[in-house]
Amino acid sequence: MGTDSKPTINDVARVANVSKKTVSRVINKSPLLSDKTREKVEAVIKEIGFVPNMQARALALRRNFIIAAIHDNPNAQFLVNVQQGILEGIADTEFGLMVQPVDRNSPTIEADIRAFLERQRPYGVVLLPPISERDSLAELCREFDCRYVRMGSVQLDDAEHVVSSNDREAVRDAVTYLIDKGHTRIALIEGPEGFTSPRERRAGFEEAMERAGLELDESLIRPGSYTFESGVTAAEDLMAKGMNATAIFACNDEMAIGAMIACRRHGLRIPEDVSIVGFDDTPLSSHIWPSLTTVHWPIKQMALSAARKIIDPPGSPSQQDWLLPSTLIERGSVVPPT
Amino acid sequence: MGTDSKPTINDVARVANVSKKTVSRVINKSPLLSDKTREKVEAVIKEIGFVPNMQARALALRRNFIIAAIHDNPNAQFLVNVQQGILEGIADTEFGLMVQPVDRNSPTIEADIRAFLERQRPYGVVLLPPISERDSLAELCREFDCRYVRMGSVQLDDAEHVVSSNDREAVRDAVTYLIDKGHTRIALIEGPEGFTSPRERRAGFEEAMERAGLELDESLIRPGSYTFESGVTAAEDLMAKGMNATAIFACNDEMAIGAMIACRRHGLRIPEDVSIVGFDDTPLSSHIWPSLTTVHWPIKQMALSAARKIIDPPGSPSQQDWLLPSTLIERGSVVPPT
DNA sequence: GTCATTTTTGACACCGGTTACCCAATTAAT
DNA sequence: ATTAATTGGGTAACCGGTGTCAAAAATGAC
Repeated sequence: MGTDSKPTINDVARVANVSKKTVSRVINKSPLLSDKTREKVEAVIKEIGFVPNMQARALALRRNFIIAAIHDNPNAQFLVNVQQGILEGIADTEFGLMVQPVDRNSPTIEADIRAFLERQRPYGVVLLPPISERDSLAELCREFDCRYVRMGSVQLDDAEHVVSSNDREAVRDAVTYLIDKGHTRIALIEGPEGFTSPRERRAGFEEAMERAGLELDESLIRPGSYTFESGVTAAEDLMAKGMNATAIFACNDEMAIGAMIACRRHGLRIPEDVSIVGFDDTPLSSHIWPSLTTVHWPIKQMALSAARKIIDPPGSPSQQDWLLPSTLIERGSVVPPT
Repeated sequence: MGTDSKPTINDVARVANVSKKTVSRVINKSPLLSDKTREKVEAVIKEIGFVPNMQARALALRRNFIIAAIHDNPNAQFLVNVQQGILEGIADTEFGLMVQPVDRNSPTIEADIRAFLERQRPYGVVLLPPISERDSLAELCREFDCRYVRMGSVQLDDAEHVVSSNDREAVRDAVTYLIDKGHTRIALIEGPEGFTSPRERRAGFEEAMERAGLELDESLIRPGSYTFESGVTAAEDLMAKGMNATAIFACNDEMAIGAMIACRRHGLRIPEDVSIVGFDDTPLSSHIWPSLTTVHWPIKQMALSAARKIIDPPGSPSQQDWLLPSTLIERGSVVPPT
């Protein structure tokens, strides 16, 4: 090995005694190519250790071999789960993962994303909730004809561009589980207004109550913002009003844990006095004591599925399944009411 | 606006009536150019909305305008903090952020990273701890002459390639703080063996004790692995042996919180019976009750600084400062012993 | 064996920038 | 006035792939 800079497609072509276009066909697995030539070229590629230059391909194809995750979501665990999912989806491919946060409230958000797409020209983007709900971003992706998948809690678009979980059904199951345990007065701590996922989760709550023939008690419903503090506040507010609920369903784990801590601070034992169910299945939910009964939210699988939708050719089976199940995880924070 | 595809450098050159090379000089801020020409070209660029094509530049320059964060660290909060820091560092530049996890234990780790660098040709990489301690990765970066910065807890390399925090000093301060409060029997929950940061933190603990003239009591030192569970285990083990410590210093917040929960489960009140100090200043540490007195670890600033080192030209002032201070955050988990 | 048809392959321009090198016009020095 | 040094800017090749389209080769029908 001398002063060899990386071999190029030209080197392969010369050694294999074919045109560079033929080599190009080989590395792109083009079907219109005789097996004999293909094998010959592949042998040379292996022999001289040729690796196609992504930058050149990117220039010619006008797109990078990169998938971008665009988010405005500050939750670390969520973000990392999504990243892991995408990375799993692109493992053993030549794709890489880029991360691009945006500011939901910025007036220049469209321009910012436009600049990003124009500069990096990702092969595809995964839009994370809640920003995924904005149609303008999907529109932007189409404009740059960049593939995209929106992660969300309901179908926002056609199956090819969406992956979501059945939150409503999962919450219905979870609340029904509480009801089956004997709870009838169940408090609800909601998520932030204006987004799909909290809306769906609330809908699931209502459906469960209705199916069980239980009346919705508005005095047991409190707003929340998916933060630990809002869970504390909501629970404290409930208790200040003389809460007579025997169970609390919080629309995410952080709030559930906040509620748990608040209850305990007020002398209520968990789960003996109050049962609690959360949503998300964050690592923390199994660390605390008692461990939190919660709904597992399949973010990682959703992200994986999103990545596959982007890299698989249109029409692949991966383009079809867009709904992943959220499932109840029974742990230690629920017992029948005493 | 008709069927205008994106304007290229050629369009600018034609409209401005100069050569494309001159336009190239303008966008690269070359000094050998008259102000008159520069202004003329800049006006045209603005007028027709020209944005240089990154893929073309990447091909010509043999490197992408991307900074990659390479990590083998599973902690979500840490990862996201680093990402935020880097993103802040590259804000208002044309750079993007890529994420590349690696498996510390994989025998092919070098080959994997080599493949990554070869494919994506990032402009620079930020090596996150603990994988940043491996010299072979830095070597790999040099081989691909890709800029790199290693994040760590001590100086591993020259200032240009390192950014770290003074963990040892910070722990010394924190433990001295406990001592000043009147604690003399202080337990230590260590981090995993074989890495720099736990070693430094332990060293800080020892220095503080020594300076205060207190003898190191090995029976109050427990191993840990930076996980919540290991904190629980360590504290339980201490209590099982009839712990007589009035304070615990845990080498990270997760273990500190684990210890806190374990203590409470054994009927010890925090902070009345046992004071606890952690390290990291994770969001959780201010959410729990009592809030955790801890050492703020400036990860985000370290990451920001790393990003600047990579994009700033060699010799910039940003290449010089490589040490960021970790500082004690006083909250509610420490009181004088009773 | 000839001709039409299909399959393989190659020549060449192009993607949109950069670098190396050269020439012309000024300015400074002799 | 002549030469040398400096500055401003252009030409053409190149980075390493891909698309188009036509030529060459293989196949099949008669």
